[in-house]
Amino acid sequence: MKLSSRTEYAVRAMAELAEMHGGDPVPLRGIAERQDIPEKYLEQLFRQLRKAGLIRGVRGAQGGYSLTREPRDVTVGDIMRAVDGPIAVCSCAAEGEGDDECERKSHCAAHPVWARLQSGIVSILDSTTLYDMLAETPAHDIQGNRGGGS
Amino acid sequence: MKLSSRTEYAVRAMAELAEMHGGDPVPLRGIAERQDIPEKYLEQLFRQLRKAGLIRGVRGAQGGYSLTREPRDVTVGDIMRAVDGPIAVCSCAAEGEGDDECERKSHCAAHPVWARLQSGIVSILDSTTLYDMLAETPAHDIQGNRGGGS
DNA sequence: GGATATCATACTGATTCAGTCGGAATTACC
DNA sequence: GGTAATTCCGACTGAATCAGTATGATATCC
Repeated sequence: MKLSSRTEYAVRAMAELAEMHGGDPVPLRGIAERQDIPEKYLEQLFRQLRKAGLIRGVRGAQGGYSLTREPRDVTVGDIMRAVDGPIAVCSCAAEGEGDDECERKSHCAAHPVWARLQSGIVSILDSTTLYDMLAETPAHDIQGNRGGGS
Repeated sequence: MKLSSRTEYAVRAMAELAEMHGGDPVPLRGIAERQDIPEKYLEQLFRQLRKAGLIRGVRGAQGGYSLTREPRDVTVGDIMRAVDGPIAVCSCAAEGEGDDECERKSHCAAHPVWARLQSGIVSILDSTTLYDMLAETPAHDIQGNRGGGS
């Protein structure tokens, strides 16, 4: 029941990209330094985020990374799935399909609990966007993204 | 974000003890066989459950394990904490105390999400009891619970 | 006393995880 | 065109955690 460091790092880094959204691409090195994440490791994560279509990389000098979508359209669940694969509290209650392994044991008393846990987790992760994250972080009143929440 | 096998095993085994609650102590071996759990491994888990005060062991022939409390007074969270320690999605959002490590980084955009996730998980785990588990398992209209048996 | 159990500790093998290395390809700027 | 900046890529490694085993001691019923 613990988050991987991949997820922790990726979410923090994505939050920073969201902050800078709309401006120039942000070089990975700076993100790694500010967030205190090993640079090469973050590079690996960014590759996965890119393959998942969440970010775009611009090569060469003055290059860097930027979001492909609006911060309000990227959820924490999206990020987690990109770097850690499908969310699954156990093989019995994976998202996607094919829980054939446990289906036959339909008399398993634990199954309903895990299913409830799984859907609770997924619903929290999928209902929080990068925009939400920035909005609830006090230290950030970002230029550009104001507008009236409430 | 995955359950340990300790938790999966322990919860299944405890559900079986709950089923037999009120009768004779149940030997570990039978539980292990019926639930398809390595016996010696389960023994290890039962020791932790015992130290946590959730079950009682009766030694010797005709011995076995039984619940110390009513099934309605034992939650899945209790079981999980007994075998896996405190529930914590990350060091920033552990239950108990001392999150000094991340407290200084109070500008961390991810923190509120993890806190929400943590409390969502805990609330599901702590609101489901063994009694609930049996009640929602269709295949069980248990015969064992009316005393006589043998 | 012997069979049946729980109780206790220590060990091991495998898998996963976090992080690293070395280098190739691309682009801005001079 | 050269150089520095920067993304892109695959493979590798060391460490930690996890799942499961081995061995034996202690208690209790018959």
